[in-house]
Amino acid sequence: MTLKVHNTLTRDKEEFIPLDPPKVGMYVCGITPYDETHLGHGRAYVTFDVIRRYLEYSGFEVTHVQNVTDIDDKIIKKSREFRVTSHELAEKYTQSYFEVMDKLNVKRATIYPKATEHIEEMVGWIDGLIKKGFAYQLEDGVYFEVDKFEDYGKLSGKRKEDQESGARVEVKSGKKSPLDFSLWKKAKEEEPSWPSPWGEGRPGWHIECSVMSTKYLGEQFDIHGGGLDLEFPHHENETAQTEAFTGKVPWVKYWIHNGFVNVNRQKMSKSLGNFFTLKDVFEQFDPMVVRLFLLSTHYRSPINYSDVELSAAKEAYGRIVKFIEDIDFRLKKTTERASEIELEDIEEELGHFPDKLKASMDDDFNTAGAVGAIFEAIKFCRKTLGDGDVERECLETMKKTIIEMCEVLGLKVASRESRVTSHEIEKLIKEREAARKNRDFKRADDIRKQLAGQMIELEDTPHGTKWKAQA
RNA sequence: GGCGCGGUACCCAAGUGGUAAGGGAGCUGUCUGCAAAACAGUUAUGCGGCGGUUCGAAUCCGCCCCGCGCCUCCA
Repeated sequence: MTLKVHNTLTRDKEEFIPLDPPKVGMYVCGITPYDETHLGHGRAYVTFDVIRRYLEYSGFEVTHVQNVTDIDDKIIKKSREFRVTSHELAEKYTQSYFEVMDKLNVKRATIYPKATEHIEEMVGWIDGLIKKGFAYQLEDGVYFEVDKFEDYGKLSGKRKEDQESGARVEVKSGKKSPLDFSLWKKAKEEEPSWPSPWGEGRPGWHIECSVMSTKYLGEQFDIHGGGLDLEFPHHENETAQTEAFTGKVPWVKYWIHNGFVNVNRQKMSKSLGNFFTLKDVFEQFDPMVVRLFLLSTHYRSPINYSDVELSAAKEAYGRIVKFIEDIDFRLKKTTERASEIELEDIEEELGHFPDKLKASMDDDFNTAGAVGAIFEAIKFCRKTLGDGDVERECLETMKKTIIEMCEVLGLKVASRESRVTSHEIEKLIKEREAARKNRDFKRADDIRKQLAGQMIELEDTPHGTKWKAQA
């Protein structure tokens, strides 16, 4: 089985062959920390987290670099509002980002380089670009001259000529072409700034990614990713300035872009103001429910946020968790090695499901298909369990199989905890079991009600009474 | 104006030439002191519409309708 990846550059699914196997260099465009992390960010970083996890699962050694744009116009504006330094503001929201990403079980990148810590290298690049004739200076800063770079537009498929007559192209006097973009911005009054040959200022947005990605991954590397909205102009501009500077083509072998989160069929975005922060979403839904929700649609398709869909994900996730809880319960109760059904009877069939998961993931990280495989596996196990007494090894293998499948997708399936001590509950359950034996159903139901008041649900099974905290 | 993505059941969503995964919701049944869970059956002779290619199409081609995105900061 070979891994296939959709490459934005070629607009085609290609076999994934890294430049220097088994090493894989992956750069993901990170956040600009000026506000709380929202669901759209969640989708992007869960997408690349799954990609990274699957690459590692497939035997690759991934170096994952993700930048932090800790200086830009929005940060400056907001830090003034809050009367803090831009550094303090960026720090605050960067920490907040890590908090919610940890909850989503997004693995930490290998390194999170910050723009402000690479200013000198960026100045070096800009200087080089001017010397090579790809950039020019105006009174307010330095610009990249798009017309000097022949391949401009190859990533996004946009032709320079088409853009210039378009309705939404920036109008700014002085630039040789409306598409020329800023490499260095001279500081206005009281803006944070760094020294440069072109005066005090700060770097343009795109240059940091070129500089930091190549610094940590080399002048050419395997994967560069980000949200679909970054494809143009951000990634197009990065490509232009990087290939112009290094002369090495292609800079990036595989470009991967994730689709948006929509609300009412419209893109969730800061400018539309229709975004949900992850912190707020977590008030209502468990982070793993959110993760499952995000994984149930292919990463390149739009996904619609709604309570109905999150609730469906909550039920679905509950099914996985309950399966593991039920297995744990049976394991506790299974003392002898009853062997109506033995491991060897089911091993082959059970193995089919992880294979299906791999096949889905190999096909451009089809997480929706992979999730389907998990549920099919659970259904198979449930059915098998219903057919008779099962060997301990069977139960253990089933549990292991499901948990491993979930782990590939970064889904944690921890049992639900209770606020009440289990000792108290077990005591009441024993009392209730005795009452049921004596057909004192009044007492039995009273105990059920009493525990329900403490958010404890009871479930009578052929193997005894099971309890769980209500979700 | 240019470029691109998508339309699969009541809802969400895989499937890109071989006869419609999975989840949610509903209904029916089995089981059960009750409750729940679980399992089984069920809800698309059909995948936006109309043509075409093919032994065979949700999948390929053409036209049309509808929704969305990028071209401005954005994951």
